[in-house]
Amino acid sequence: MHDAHTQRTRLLGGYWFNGLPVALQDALLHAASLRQLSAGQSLFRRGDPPCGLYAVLSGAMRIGAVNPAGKEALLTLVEAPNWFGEISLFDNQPRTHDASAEGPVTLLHIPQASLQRLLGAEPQYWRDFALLLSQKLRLAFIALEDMSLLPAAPRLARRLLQMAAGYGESSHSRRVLQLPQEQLALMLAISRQTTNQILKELQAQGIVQLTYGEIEILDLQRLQQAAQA
Amino acid sequence: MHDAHTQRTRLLGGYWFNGLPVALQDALLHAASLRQLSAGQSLFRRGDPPCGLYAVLSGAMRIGAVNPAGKEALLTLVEAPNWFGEISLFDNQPRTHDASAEGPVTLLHIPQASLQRLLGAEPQYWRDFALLLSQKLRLAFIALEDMSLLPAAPRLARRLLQMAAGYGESSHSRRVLQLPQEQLALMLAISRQTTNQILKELQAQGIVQLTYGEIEILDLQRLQQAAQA
DNA sequence: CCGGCTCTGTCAGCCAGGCGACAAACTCGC
DNA sequence: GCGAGTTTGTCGCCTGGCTGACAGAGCCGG
Repeated sequence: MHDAHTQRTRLLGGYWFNGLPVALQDALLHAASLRQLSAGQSLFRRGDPPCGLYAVLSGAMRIGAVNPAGKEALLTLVEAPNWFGEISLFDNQPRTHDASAEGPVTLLHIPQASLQRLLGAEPQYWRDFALLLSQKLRLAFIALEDMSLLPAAPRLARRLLQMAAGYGESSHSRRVLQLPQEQLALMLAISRQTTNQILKELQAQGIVQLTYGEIEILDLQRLQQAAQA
Repeated sequence: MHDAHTQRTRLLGGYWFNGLPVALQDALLHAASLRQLSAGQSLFRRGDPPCGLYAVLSGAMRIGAVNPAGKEALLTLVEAPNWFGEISLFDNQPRTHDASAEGPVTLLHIPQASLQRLLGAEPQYWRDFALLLSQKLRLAFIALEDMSLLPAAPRLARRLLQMAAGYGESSHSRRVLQLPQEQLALMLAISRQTTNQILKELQAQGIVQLTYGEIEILDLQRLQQAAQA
């Protein structure tokens, strides 16, 4: 199920891991251990000390934060074969977000100490890990700009497109997104009701198909159009 | 005015440059050339190919973007002694934002080719440059979360605090921020009118003092309070 | 010291989207 | 196949912040 070969195969589906030198891929897999989380289980919280790097092998991790008033901001859902937790690797500062399992999750964990050993021996790998940072930064910039410049509807459409494309990390585009509308709302910082209204509108135009707990993209082209205005 | 010694002194005022190995500081200064921009002049635009790394020696750079409809989002103003333009160094992808001079600006420019040569020879420096990325990513996450969770007033207060602290890069806190209210509005994605209303409110409480083109912080503590709720 | 430009201050009207409420549909464990 | 929990769908009311408009104040070049 989760033997080393399967792991590698799954991870190679992501551009980042796929683009690494084979020696680094080997070193990562060698240093890694499996970690299973049950639904809702917390992995780390904002402010926790660095504990290493993670990859999602199956399921999805919720990366977000809750403000003092209890209002939640969901930054993103990380699904296989993506990696997360890299900021603290570089600056040794505390975690920026809470990470918890959305449903049951299988993770690959590479402890901070192993990474430091590896990078001490092979400092050219810093660049490879920094590519993770640069990806995240580009995504964050896009999200910020969307928030500033776009009304709710096109912002939602753009997010659907991004998620379908695995946030640029995966070559194949998914047609069915498994997430309740409320999650989407939390990511876009709009209300669940407004999210539903926009999705219904897209469904009426034949662009998406809504079913319980999932959104199916029917017409990618027109979804891209809806993302423009 | 801008001899090598003055440059170094000014740059050492920023935590990032200050924390670099001296050899790297030397290498950067050696590879750098001065660049003067007149008010409003464009340095690069979104989509331009990588052209290297920049530091602001005097003046301020506007980092932002304009959407097709002509609406502008101002990501940040970069002032001395801060650095910018590092994403494209790592991934060799196009620029994410437009950069132009806010008033007359003196820049230090380290061309992409020099950086690549340097990093080819000393790959451990990748980590040092990646620290720039991690800083920016942390700031972007904070901005994203503020946008999601906070109403206009505390968001504005928080941004004032950040700017006064040089976005965490400078040890000394500035009391006077030289920027028109409209710029602040563009950074927070709120209207100029709302910005003015909030600032007036802060002034009425004796927290800030408003004058033509600038904002003076009178009471840091109460500004921090205003940033909470 | 005058004229044009930029910036601040303020108002009235409007509206996108938030919020609370509730019913219906779906899922799943027992 | 029952019942509890979750998710969707849809109201109506409310409001924070946007828009447009315009007056006054400060700045600067000629």
